[in-house]
Amino acid sequence: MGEELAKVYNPAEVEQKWYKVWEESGYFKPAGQGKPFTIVIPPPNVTGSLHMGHALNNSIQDLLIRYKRMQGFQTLWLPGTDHAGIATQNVVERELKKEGQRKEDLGREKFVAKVWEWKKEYGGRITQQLRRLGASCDWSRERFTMDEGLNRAVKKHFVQLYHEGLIYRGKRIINWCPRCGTAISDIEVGYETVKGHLWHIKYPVSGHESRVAGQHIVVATTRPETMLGDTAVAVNPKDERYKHRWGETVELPIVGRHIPIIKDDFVDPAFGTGAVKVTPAHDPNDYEMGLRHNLPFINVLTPDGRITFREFGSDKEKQGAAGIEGLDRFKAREEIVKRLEEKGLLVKVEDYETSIGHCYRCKTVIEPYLSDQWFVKVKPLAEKAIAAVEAGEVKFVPERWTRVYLQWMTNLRDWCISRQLWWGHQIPAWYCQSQKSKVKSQNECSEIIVSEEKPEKCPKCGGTNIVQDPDVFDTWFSSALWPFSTLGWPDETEDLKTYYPTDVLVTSYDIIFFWVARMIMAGLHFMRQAPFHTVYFNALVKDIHGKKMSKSWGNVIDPLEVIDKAGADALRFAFLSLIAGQGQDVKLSEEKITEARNFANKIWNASRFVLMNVQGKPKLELPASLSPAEQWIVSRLNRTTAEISAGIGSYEFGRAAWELYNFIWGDFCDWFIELSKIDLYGKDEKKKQRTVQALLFVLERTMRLLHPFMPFITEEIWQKLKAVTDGGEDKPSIMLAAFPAAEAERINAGVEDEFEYLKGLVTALRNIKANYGLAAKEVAAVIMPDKSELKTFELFQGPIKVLARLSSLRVEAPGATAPRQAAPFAVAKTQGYVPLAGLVDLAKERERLEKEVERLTAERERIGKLLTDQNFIARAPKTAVEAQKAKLAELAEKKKLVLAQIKDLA
RNA sequence: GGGCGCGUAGUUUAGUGGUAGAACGCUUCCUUCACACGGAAGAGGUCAGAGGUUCAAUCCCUCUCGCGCCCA
Repeated sequence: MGEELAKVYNPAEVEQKWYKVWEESGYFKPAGQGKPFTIVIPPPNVTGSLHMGHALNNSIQDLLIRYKRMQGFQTLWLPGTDHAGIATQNVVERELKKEGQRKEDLGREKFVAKVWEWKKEYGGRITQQLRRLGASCDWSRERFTMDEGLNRAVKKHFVQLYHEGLIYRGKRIINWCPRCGTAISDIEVGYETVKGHLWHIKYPVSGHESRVAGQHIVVATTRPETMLGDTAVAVNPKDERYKHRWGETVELPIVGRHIPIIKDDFVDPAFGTGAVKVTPAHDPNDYEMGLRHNLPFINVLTPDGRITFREFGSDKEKQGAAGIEGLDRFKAREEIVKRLEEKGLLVKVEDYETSIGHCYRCKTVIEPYLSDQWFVKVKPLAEKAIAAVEAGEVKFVPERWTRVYLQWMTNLRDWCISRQLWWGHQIPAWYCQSQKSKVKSQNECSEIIVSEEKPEKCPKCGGTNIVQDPDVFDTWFSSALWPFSTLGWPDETEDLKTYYPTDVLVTSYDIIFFWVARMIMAGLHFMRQAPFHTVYFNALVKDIHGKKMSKSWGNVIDPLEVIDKAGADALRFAFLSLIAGQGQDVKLSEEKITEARNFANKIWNASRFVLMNVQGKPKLELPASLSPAEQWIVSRLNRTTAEISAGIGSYEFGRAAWELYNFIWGDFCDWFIELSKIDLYGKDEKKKQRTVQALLFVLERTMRLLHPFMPFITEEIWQKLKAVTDGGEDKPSIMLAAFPAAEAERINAGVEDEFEYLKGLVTALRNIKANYGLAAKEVAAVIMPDKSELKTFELFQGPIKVLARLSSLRVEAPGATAPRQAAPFAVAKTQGYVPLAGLVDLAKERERLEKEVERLTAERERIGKLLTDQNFIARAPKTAVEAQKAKLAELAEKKKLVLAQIKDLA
């Protein structure tokens, strides 16, 4: 007697056990002499915890890695985490705030130390969670973007690009987040349409201040508070309305600054009044105008978004605006509008919708802000990255992302890489502050030295008063190097030689610009090869109605809770089976997870059944001669195998998952196991043994096919199978066993067709029984196989009787007339009936048959019409016409049969 | 404003130029010795709408409507 297994599968126990064994045995490390296959993980934020996006993303990577590993590749899945500058700094700042402290209270050094402490304590959380998911990463190679080695890589990245002229420092308008206190790049700004106002403000023409009516120019603005920094008013040179104002100046209300009226093509005469205020330090377009017209740049905001008069030209201006300095920018807006109104300078206020940029991290309204920053000249890098994708060196799956990528890459602006944060890679740029002469503050050398190490003295003046740039890099500037910095670059390590370029990048499409594009640029530039040949964009995980999962919606499903309740295998399978065609969003729900859990339980019980029936130690191989049912299941197994490989190969994971589901549940459990019971519960010991062997063989292979999808349950079952069988591959774990290859010669369409005939007959009989409430009873049936189907019928005669639960099955020659009061059926050319006399309500049967006649008649009419249509006969392909004719004949035959039966019922 | 994706049974979806399959849910029957996280059977779709191409359109083309996303 075989081993006793629990009736319900308990994933928690099994999953913990096997992960530990795998990791401790070193199975995740690359092994063997096979061709390398490498994936680098998209590094999650070190302070993060596993959400559904990670779970999906890593399920896919693990599927690919396990699949390739089983195929004999030397697989490396390289894990790690990202220091995520702003996000991590925010987290720790929030913690400090709870203690009533700000980071400034600690100072930079102590604060950074605190973040490292935080990292030490919580940084391992997400990697532990990935283990729960079953991720077969090589943890011995785990990296962190702020590791010593990766830090060296980032420095080299910067220094080399600088010396190649691809990095520069300059005063530019950048996007400033007043809450985060740092510059952010263009793509870190999210635009949202916001309802605001358009204020029309009178700017009096100089010399006419409030004396002559009408001597003013009206400007329209959505941001009145920035007027403090206005240095001109602009009109379009083609706008005749303002011709008489050319060359004049106006007096800026409140401030009292005199500013020129300038002509610039940029001004849209249709916007507002056609005259606009120009604030070069606080608007990108005004900045450009400022450059064109040589205007002063007056910054009126502090880094935390308050008004400052620091750059005002005179005390008079400060006095004019007294009381506004120090106000928050939105308060200042109210105050200024109020003062304008009091002065009678506010003409009107219109409702106005504008698109306003928000910080993608904290949703704060960003400020265009003039400041000194470091930039990457991306154009030369982008050109190479475009060429590589156009040449097919990097392929995107789904393909449509190619266009998105190319479109973005061709319109790139320079990338601002400096961040005014404390947490991150400090920029290796040094400023000489040595005095050239004794005259203080005038003769500072101010040489910029870019070098990986701190220079001992200034190469220009020889001074030693050198300080490092306090800023750090944009996190993406370091993660752009991830595919090779993690392998040891800039050193020429063995790993780098072996595993670069990597193979597939699996990531979600929302970071195509942030990360994917930049990795391609960096890889091509520094390694001269794209970092991967394929990028698979996984979908985003949504709730069942396609809504984003978010805490405020209350529709978040926590992957760890799911793993606790249903098992990692269930979660993984739910995801993988839900991946539809072309990267549509994955819509997840509790029901889908339950479904996957039920599937795991089904697998468990099928295995339990097989194991229960094992006696002795059978060989793990197919019996020498196969019954028709065995030939069928082996054919289906091989067909499924081919489909799975095809599905994974083309990144159609959902398709592959459903093939497995249908094979296991639909073919193996519903039919093959049911059929096997005939022999297993029979008297013939030989047959019994053979059947067990077939069951074991198919189940063992199926476990290997399923392993990349559901690693834990397959390992558990596989180990049990190995324990009770003899032979097969000698491997300590299923994850090291071979992924089955489809054997084309075992796929037999003829056998599968024959089996469909069996299923057809059984279903037809069950159908009749269920329709008359006889499902639970054994009934007698008569079958009249057509000559052409007689042989097949005989193969399955016994099984039909068992599977349809018949008390007797009589065979008659075709054409024999059925008795009155019988339910007929037809499968292919075979006809038959179940005598109903005395068993059921005959009126009900007649009703059903009449409905059937109706349907057949309608169908016949449709095809009949089609076949008399000269256009169809003449133009449709012959095969189509023939097919319709055959269909018509079949329908006619069926209708005749049904009509006869109705007569019989009378 | 520009671009992309999607609208197929109650829900989530597969799919093909010859009027549609699945899963879940639902209904009925069944605790028979793998599994009630189960088995058997069944109902349920004018394939968003309107035009066009075609002998034939859910599928190809155009437009409209609706939903979602990205960019400016």
